[in-house]
Amino acid sequence: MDENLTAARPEKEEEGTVNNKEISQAVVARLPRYYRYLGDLRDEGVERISSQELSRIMHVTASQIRQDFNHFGGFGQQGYGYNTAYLYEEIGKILGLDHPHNMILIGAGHLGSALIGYMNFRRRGYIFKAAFDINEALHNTKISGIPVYPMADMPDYIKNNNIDIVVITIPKQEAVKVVEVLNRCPIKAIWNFAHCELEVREDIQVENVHLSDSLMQLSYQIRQYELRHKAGEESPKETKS
Amino acid sequence: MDENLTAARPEKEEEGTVNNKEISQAVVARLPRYYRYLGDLRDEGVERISSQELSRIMHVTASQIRQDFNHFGGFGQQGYGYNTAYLYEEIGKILGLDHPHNMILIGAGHLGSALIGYMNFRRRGYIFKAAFDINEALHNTKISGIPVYPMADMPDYIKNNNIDIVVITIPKQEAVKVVEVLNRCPIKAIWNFAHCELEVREDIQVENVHLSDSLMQLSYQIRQYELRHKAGEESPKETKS
DNA sequence: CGCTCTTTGTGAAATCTTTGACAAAGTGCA
DNA sequence: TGCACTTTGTCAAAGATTTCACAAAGAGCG
Repeated sequence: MDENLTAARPEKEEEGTVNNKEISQAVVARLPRYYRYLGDLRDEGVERISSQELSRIMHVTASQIRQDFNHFGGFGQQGYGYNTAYLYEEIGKILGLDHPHNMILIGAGHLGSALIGYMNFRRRGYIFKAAFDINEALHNTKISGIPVYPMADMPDYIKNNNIDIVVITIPKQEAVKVVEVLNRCPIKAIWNFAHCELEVREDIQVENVHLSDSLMQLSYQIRQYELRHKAGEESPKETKS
Repeated sequence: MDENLTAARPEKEEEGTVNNKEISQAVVARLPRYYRYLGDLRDEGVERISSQELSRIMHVTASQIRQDFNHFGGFGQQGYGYNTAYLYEEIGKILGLDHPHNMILIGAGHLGSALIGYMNFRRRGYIFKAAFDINEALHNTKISGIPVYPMADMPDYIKNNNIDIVVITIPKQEAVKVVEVLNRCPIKAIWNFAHCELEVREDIQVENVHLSDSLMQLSYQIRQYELRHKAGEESPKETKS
């Protein structure tokens, strides 16, 4: 059955370079959402899905779905649609979920502890190996089974444990200093919760999670809604969301 | 002094409807970042800033900065630039930071506790009034000074305490159920950390924080970098970020 | 007070993203 | 096996967003 699926589209394989064209950030940002919905569908036992049906479920256009998937090569079959499980797998691979990622946490405060304890990450192959903190009281204790070490041990730990991703949950002043150290460590990426931008060497990927920014966008939306509906009063133009 | 600033651009005021043209999401998403940098500059005692200088600091084009600010009316002065403190204030107003927002937390787990304890929110006028949880052991205890109540008390609490924003940090199954209740409560917005989309009534704004999505985007970037630099090898075309 | 220099605000061009439309491919019933 | 039907992959148009380029406004020196 696996065989069937791979056999069904062998020509695509030989193109190979499909992954080399620059994919726009907009497309990439949508992939995790597809992945989420496809996972749910698969778990519900849905074997196949058309772009049209998925479009109804996800409230995006079918055209966008097809266009998005095609950036990575054709995963579908005319007259049939997409095989849910196969598509789910493929998107997982694109997102790098086909192999585990070793992570460490910098800053074992509330937020850091919350992330360490969040089992969905582990399930997807994102594995916390250790945490580091300046607070001596925490040293050599464990949080959700993960050991906490002094900050000074971090560079060696990274070297010896094949760490890919560093998760930063400390205040911005310290974050900037830690990043100077990290720039000399063999890591691949930083997941940054500090409320600032980081200057990293060219081969380190950074993804920022700026919670305050998100909250401010929300209160912007509140204000806009109120302006439209109090001041404006010209508004029965439904937003379809 | 306030007077001075408002007096300096009185004509703009009478346009009024400036806020009514639909502002694109892309622009809104950049506002908190401007706000952050302007706050830092103000704190450093920088009194005025030109779009060009800000562009160097923030690594965006000066043109984009001017265009963005102009969506909300002209905050600058030819030959001078922008008054840092004034611009900071104005963007704050646009983002709804000129008045406080009352919030409650649904789900007093690790993540929820982290958010409650995060003082930067309070400083910006986002005030947690109470938390709600199904765990009876937590009822009538306090987390960072905020009381925790049973879920059943939530609707009345919202009615009696003028709650604007509900912060959801519970698993998706429960989140969906809670939202059914919230749809009948007089709230303005939901800040959703549950790993799913929510169906809310038309006047409730929703901002999702999908941490897993963010992490997946990061591992996508890792994979892309590796593809470009191992398989590709055609790559000295620097990305300027 | 006038002149030069800076810098905004803004239309228009360039680029990027999304949507629409349809040929080609393949399904699956009879 | 053939035929009607479904649905993809893709090209082109429409729509958004970003960048460019410059006139007009005002700063601030002398």
